[in-house]
Parts: sequence; structure tokens; C-alpha cells
Amino acid sequence: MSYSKTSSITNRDVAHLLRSVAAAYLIKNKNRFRIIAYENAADAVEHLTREVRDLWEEGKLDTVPAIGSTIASALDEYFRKGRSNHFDAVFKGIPLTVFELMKVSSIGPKRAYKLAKHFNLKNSKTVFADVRSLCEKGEIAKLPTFGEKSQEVILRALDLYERRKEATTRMPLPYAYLLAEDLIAYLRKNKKVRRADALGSLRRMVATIGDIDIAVVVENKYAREVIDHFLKYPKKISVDSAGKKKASIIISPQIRIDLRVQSAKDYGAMLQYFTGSKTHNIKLREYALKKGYSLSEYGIKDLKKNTPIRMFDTEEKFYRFLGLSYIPPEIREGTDEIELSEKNRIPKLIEVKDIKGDFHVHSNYDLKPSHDLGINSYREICTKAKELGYQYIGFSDHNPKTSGQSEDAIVKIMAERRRHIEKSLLKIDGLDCYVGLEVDILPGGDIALPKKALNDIDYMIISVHSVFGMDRKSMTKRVLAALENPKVKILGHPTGRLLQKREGYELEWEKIFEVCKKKQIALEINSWPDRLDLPDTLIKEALRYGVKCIVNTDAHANVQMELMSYGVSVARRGWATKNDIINTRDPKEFRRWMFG
DNA sequence: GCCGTTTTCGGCCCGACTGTTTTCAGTCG
Repeated sequence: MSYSKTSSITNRDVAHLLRSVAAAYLIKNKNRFRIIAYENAADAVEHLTREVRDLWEEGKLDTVPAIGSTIASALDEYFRKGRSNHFDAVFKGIPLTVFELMKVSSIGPKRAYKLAKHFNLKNSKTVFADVRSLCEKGEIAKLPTFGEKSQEVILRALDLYERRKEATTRMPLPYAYLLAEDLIAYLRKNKKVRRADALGSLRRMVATIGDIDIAVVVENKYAREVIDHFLKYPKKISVDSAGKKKASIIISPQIRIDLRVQSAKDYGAMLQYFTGSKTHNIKLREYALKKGYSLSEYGIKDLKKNTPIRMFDTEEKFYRFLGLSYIPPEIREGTDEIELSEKNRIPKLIEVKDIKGDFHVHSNYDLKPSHDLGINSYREICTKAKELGYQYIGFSDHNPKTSGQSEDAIVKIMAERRRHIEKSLLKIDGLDCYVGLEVDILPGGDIALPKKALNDIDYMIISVHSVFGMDRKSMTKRVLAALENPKVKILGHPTGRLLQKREGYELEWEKIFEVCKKKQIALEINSWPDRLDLPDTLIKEALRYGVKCIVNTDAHANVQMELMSYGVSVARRGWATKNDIINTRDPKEFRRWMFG
């Protein structure tokens, strides 16, 4: 089973391995709860905030939920030797092509096995082409329990799979939002639609979105009509399924839209169910079951009494009936939110209206920067900040480039910039302006600004903008060295990830957290759509360490200053309260943090 | 195979849609 070098095994690899075990057991008709156990273990590994291989090295595999003694010892052998007798035994007799075929939607373990066995498919490299040609020859339709329609479905799914492989599979949250808005506007054109919401991972504000989930309120008798309307969405490229209560369309090879219709009186249960996450829902249902209730998208059934299902028009009532306080969608990830909600200890998460300033904004002032300029002047940025209701603002142009100009020239540029800002923004009522700079962290850990220029700025955001490929240890050393500079107040987009384009670099986070806490340096939560960096799981860890964060937009144009809400949503997913975020403080307190 | 402030045994989330069947298996979310 796809054994690779054990030192580079990622959580995804392990999750895939465990899922393959589950599939193998399903094919062999083993106890279905054992199958579920392996699927749960795979889910758990996928949701870990740390590398499972690191946990294994530290002897902490048993701290992973859903991994018990059996799976732990099999994984132990797997990490040590690159293979495990236990897993090998499970996979015995199952062609490896099965686990390839399962990547195609509509092909699950059973059908994959039937295909691989019956047609003796052994070459994982050609298996998709092999199945395609079997479809085209009409061979698949002849198989028992398959048929003409199944053959067609498989052919279509193969098309999608191959087209999807070329493209990235998920899109950054803000792009998905635009798509969802367009669809909702289209749905509302049908007057029978009383309400429409984007749910699922969109409502939970996950950084990258795969499918888009939409729910609408419609009177039962019009459900069919609204679903038909949905199926005629102009951007649709194919219909995946269409029933009386739900339907799915594909709008590009990698984007599927699921629609559910429900009446107003039980819409609360629908919202709850369709928002997810899957893990949250499963845990909630297990919790309810212990109290004698069964949950579904239609409401709550009392298992002890033979009463009709209880309906809820709002989510708040749904949770309250179960003895739980409301849980914001952003933290419904199946960690510990249900336990805390039961004890009424869900924190009050930060909101957009709490934000009082933006500290990562690029202007068009030409200081011969190392990276791109913005398009608005300092004054225009201030006007925008006032419009957004901010009480302070920080200008953080990129540092002047270090090649091609002397240190003295750079010092001069910086002094001139400071004079320019002070002159042009002498008095703006109710808006404190800070002169900042976003400075590159050079590969050796130095910062890309001469010492003599430090006097002309109030604060520095330091960021890695080059040489991303360093190993964890060296990168940590590099960042720690740069954090020592006294003018550093913010570590910018701390992982350097670009969603769907570039993985972030690895850091020894405990060390970073420690220094940031000691020196009162804020970790940035960057709202830029392709960044959303710091990621939510790391925010949660940072806050546990007592580190503060700051939410910025990294705007290069005024309109981008409006993207703050995405950064705030990431903060919320990291369980951040107002108190955890520096730029919610009132101007006086903020000044104290800046210069204190 | 995992898990436990009712349990170390006896439970384990719930339903829709499709195709191939003629009551259900497979897949999906």
C-alpha cells in the first residue's frame, strides 16, 4: 500500500491509509463498526493541528482521539519500517487499483473491487484509461448489478475526475462567496423562494471551499418548482442528482453545488444539519442519543416517547432544546465545542465591528520598494479608514529595495517619507496615524532595513518574502533572529502560505509563541483572500500560549480594506475573543501596546 | 476497533438519491 519514505509521511497520507483500510474491511464484509472506527481515525488524523508522525516520535499517538491500541501499534510499525503486517494482512487479495478507482466519484469500495476483480485491473497507472475503454466498449453495462446507466455515470465521473486533476480542487473562501452570492441572487428570482442561505463550509468560513451548499425556504408544494429552477442555473455544466428535497449540479469540474429545500417551520434543524461540520454533527447526534433523542435535518425525535418529531424554526431553539448554548458556525468543528456549550462556556467571539484599525496597508508613496506599491495615497487611505469607522491606521509600505541603492540613500528615503506623512496628515480628527513598514526577513535572519532608518518608523511588520524552502529548524532560527529587533510589533502572514498555490513553511511554533508573548509582538491574521494566514488551528494554539493577534488586510488598494471580515472570520475559527486581538483596543490602550 | 461523570461490555448518526432490483445495495454528504 503506497509505502513511501516514512520521514515525509503527512497527515493526508496517514488518513488515506486508514481510509483504505476501512474500504478493504468493507469489501471483505467485516463488522461495520470496525469500518467506522477506521474512518473516524482517518477523520481525526486529518483534523489534527500537528503532524501525526511528530506525535508518534514523541510517543503521543494515544492522545489522538479515535486512535486506540490496535491502530496505534499498527501505525507504530508503519512509521518504523515503512509498512505494517497488520495493514498488509487487511489489504491481502485486494488489487491496489481499487484504491485508485475510489477517487472517482460514484465509485466506492464495492464497485471498485468488482471492476478490478472482474476485469483483472492491475496497473494503477493505466486503470482510469482501462475503465474508460471498458465503458466505451459497453463491457461495464454487462456486469451484474451494473447497467447502461451506471456505465454512463462512471464515464461522466471519469471525465470530471480527469479534468479536476489538472485544476486545484478547492478555492479560497472569498471566491466561493462570490459564486454563492450569484447563485442565491438567481434563486431569489423565483418568488416561491422565501429565503436562501449559503451553508456548509461557507457558513463556517473555512479558508478553502470545495462544494457550495445552499438551503432555501419554500412551501412544500412549490419544492419541485424551485428545484427545477435551480437545475436551470445558467452556469451549470451538468446535473449530478435531482430529487424532491435536494439536488446537485456541477458548475465547473471542481465545483459542485448542493441544494436543499425545506419549509419555514423546520428550517432551524435544516440550518443546523447543513452547516455541519460532519464531525460536529456526528458528535452532536451522539450527545443527543445519550439523552434519548435522535437528530435529523427535520428536527428532534424523542426515542422514549412515541411523539411526533419536534420541529424548530431557528438553530438557537434547536441547541437550547438539547441543553446547549448557541455555538457559532465557525467553531462547529467537532473539537470540544459541545462540552463547553453544555457548561455555557462558549467564549464570545470577536466581531467585525470590534475592529478599530488596520495596520497592514500599502500606499502609492514611491519609496523604491522591494515589492509592489499600493494605488492610494496616505490621505486617501485615511479617508477610507474614517469611512470604515476606524480610530487608527498604520501605513506599512514595503521596505526600500536593498540592491541598487546605498544605505545612506535608503535612510534618506525613509526620513523624507516620514516628513511627507507628518506634513500631509498633520491633523485628522479622531484618527491616529502610525508610520510603519513591512520589512523582509532576509534568509540569514537579518532584516532588510539599515539601523539608522529605524528612527523614522513607529513599528515594523516583519515578513518572509523569499527563500521559502528552508527546513523547519533553519526557518525558525531565521524568524527568531528577526524578532529580536526592538521595532518589531507584528509578525506578518506568519506561515507564508498561498492557498492552493504554496504550502506554508514549517516553524517550531512553541519557540515563536514564547518570544512573541515575552516581547508583546502580535501574530498577524492576514485577510488577503489567498493568504488567510495565520491559519485557524494555529491561532487557537497561539491564544492558548497567551500570544495576541492582530487582524490586517494587507490592502494595496482602498477597496481591499473592506476584506477585513475574512480575517475576522479566521480569528473566530481560531476561537479568538475581542480581548485576544490587539486592534480592537481603544486608541489609548493601543498606543500603550505600540510604544509601551 | 473505539470508548466510558449512567457502561471495561455493549453500544456505535441519519437520511436522500440512484440504479438495479422487485425490497435493497451502494454511494454520498
